[in-house]
Amino acid sequence: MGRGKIEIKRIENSSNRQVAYSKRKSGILKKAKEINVLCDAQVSTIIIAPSGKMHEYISPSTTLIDMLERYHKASGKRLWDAKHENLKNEIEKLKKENEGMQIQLRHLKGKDINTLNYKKLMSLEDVLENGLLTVRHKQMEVYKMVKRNDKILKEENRELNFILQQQQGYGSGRWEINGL
Amino acid sequence: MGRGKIEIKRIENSSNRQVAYSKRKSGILKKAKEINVLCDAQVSTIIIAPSGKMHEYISPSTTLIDMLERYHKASGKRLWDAKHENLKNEIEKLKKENEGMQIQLRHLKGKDINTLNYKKLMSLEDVLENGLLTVRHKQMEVYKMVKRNDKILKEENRELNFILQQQQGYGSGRWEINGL
DNA sequence: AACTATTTATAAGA
DNA sequence: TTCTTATAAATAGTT
Repeated sequence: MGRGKIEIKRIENSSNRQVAYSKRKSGILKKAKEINVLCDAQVSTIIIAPSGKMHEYISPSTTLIDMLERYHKASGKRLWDAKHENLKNEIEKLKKENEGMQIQLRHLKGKDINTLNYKKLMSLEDVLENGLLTVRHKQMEVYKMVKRNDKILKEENRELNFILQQQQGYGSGRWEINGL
Repeated sequence: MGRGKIEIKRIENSSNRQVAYSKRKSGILKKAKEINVLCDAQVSTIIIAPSGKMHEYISPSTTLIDMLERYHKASGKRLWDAKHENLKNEIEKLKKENEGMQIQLRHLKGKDINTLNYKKLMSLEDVLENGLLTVRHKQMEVYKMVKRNDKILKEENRELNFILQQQQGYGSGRWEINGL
């Protein structure tokens, strides 16, 4: 698309090549921006001149990292080294653990139990009964402790009142308990 | 460059957008190939449609990894480490979620509840009671269904026996139920 | 998926 | 490089 038609093969004249590069580079980057805006497409374009100078366009709503992630998923080509692979494996493992626990929790809360068979319902009941017993036992313990504390405090209070009344007889305004 | 001029803004009509995407995508990929051949430039272009489908062009004399290497050198942006960081953050997040759920599960099973205050013990009891009720309700449902099935089978059985006894009177050795 | 009227990109020239 | 401009190429709207 110019004054003359050109064949698509290396431009031998170095300065022509340079000029063509500069023009076409901006053309491509412009087109990349356009398709992003017009069509909601995510684009990453990196152009490197023979001189080594780089130009890029990455759609604003994404990152190069994200693009590469998608590239990896779509092409199956591994871009990352073993370290990254390991990290991803760990993430997968954690996600699975997570899911398992979420299911357990839901079951314990009585949700999503329609698919469970009788045996599983029984063992679930067992677990819940056990939990409930233990929790109630602990509640009782706490209650008793509170009550005992309450009793001790009340006794102490009574004693203090008694001592205070006695001290008031001396008018010193100062009173001691246990040597303090 | 078409029948009419268009503004560079999102094409609202979905099928028009789709068509424009397809046309412009091939346009960009063609341009990428051309600048590579004409000007010895290295190009990597990744285009992702909103649908998630990916198209790419990587200059034949290079690789995406190589491009990223150059990108890293030229821009100073450390893709590698950034990716690494992201993964680590995700792992941390998952681990925390995991831990939280583990604690919840242990509590529901009546373990590690020594540190809980009375209010928390009460709400724990609530959850367990609810779960237990729901599970027992489901058990009852299953039990009733089994019993109902049992009853139906028994009746069918009785009927079959009755028919069999009648048939044996004819000595045919063949008996029919519902025309089969 | 083709067609084609127009717009856009760009090769060559200055 | 940058501008200009003639022309090739891309593509928007249509069939």
